[in-house]
Amino acid sequence: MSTPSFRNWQSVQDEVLRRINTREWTPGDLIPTEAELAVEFGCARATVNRALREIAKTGILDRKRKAGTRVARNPATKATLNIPIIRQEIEDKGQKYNYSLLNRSIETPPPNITTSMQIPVGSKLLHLIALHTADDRPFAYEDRWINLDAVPSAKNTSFETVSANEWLLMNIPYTGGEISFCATTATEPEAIALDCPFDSALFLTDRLTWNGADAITKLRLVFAPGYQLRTSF
Amino acid sequence: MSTPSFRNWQSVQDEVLRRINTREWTPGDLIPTEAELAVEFGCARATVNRALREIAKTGILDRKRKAGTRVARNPATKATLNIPIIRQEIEDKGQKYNYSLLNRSIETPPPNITTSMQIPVGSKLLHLIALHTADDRPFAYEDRWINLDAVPSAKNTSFETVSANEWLLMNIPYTGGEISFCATTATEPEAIALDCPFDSALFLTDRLTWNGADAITKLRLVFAPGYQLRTSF
DNA sequence: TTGTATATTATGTATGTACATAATAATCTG
DNA sequence: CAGATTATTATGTACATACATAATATACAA
Repeated sequence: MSTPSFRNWQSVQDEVLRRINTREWTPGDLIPTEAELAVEFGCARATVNRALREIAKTGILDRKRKAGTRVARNPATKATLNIPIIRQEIEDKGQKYNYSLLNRSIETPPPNITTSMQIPVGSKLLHLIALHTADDRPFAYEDRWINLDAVPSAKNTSFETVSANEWLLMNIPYTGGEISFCATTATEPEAIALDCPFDSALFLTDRLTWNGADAITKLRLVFAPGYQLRTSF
Repeated sequence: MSTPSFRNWQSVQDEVLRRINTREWTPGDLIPTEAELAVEFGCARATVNRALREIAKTGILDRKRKAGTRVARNPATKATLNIPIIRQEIEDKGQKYNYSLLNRSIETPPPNITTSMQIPVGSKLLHLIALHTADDRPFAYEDRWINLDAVPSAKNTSFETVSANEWLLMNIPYTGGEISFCATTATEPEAIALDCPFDSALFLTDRLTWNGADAITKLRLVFAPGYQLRTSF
């Protein structure tokens, strides 16, 4: 078999993945060094490095200095989730988006909120409740707390026309956060707002956003029945 | 202010992120070219390139040849989901894992399965039903179809001691797949196996795995009440 | 004015060299 | 032989240079 040329990192990557996929290199195997592969593929070591580095980021390869590169034994499947703005999610499906604010108040939050946001007990937060609709049908019920110490300008924002989600994204930087998903039965206000039976099974996402050490906002989003979150890997 | 030195791509990345976060560069802004930043930071263009390339992959920067690099207007938040093997997920919590096969048969699947797996109507698949437990309490109910054309060796595997998930991962390569999450109410067999009320709200994941153009397996996993899927971004 | 060819430019990538770093292997020493 | 020291090695990164590529701007022609 004459060696085809692998002169760019994409084709090197493809070839390495092919060898893993065809079990030419099986899980646990130590694969040749970058230098060896560079010679075999007729390219620079940097090119091989780029290809292997990218594969390693997916978890398919494990790399260690001096120890070498080996095929991961049980690569935990990784999928990238896109967390879109609700308006975009709805408009992308060709539906009409609408947003309405149901409640806006400054309150002392329940303890589970103060705990997860790591905020002094007794401090007051902005509490928003809103409904997102798609083609005039309920889509998601939003229950949000905003840390006014971290986002003082929220105090002067009505959030009646622009959703907190969009306003925060446009105006407040963040450095990271946590998100969790689970199933829940509708509470009474949720069932009413989402126009569904009281004990419906609903998809729930819980989100906490940070800017450095400051909690920005904590959000509980309950979706109307039938909602699906999907991605590929 | 004397310019500190940014002589590695990580610190260049940090500095760029800092400027974005402090709104020195605001969403929509065109940032300086790689060459300009290289001069400013006192490093090679390749170093700046690496830093910006990595940031662009998170969606925070948009890059286009000739057009330049700009701060994304509404970076869709991206989170990386880890899809672990159930056994690992349970053992990582320090709980005892157990697996039991409830049913194993070769059947003609319902039309929704053939459609999503893109398999000729009427072909027979291996149908497995199993229960995963944590500390002897029901954890997840598994309903799986395996494409025997793509995985002929599954025909001779009992799946009584090793879960299909682990067996497939160890033995059958895959190139990708799709996964979706939603909330559902328990069906009767699910409620019985999971030992929960008939109309409980349950977290459901649906998974389809491909190897090239061949569907390997389709999986419906229903988790016991209280299950949470979490990640950070 | 409109459409087409050409120049320009910023990012994308490949390469050879050099050195840094982490992990292992080999060696020395008590 | 245990424990510390030193050498070795594979990956990780930085850099200068060169060229590729895509998108834009400009010039030109009909």
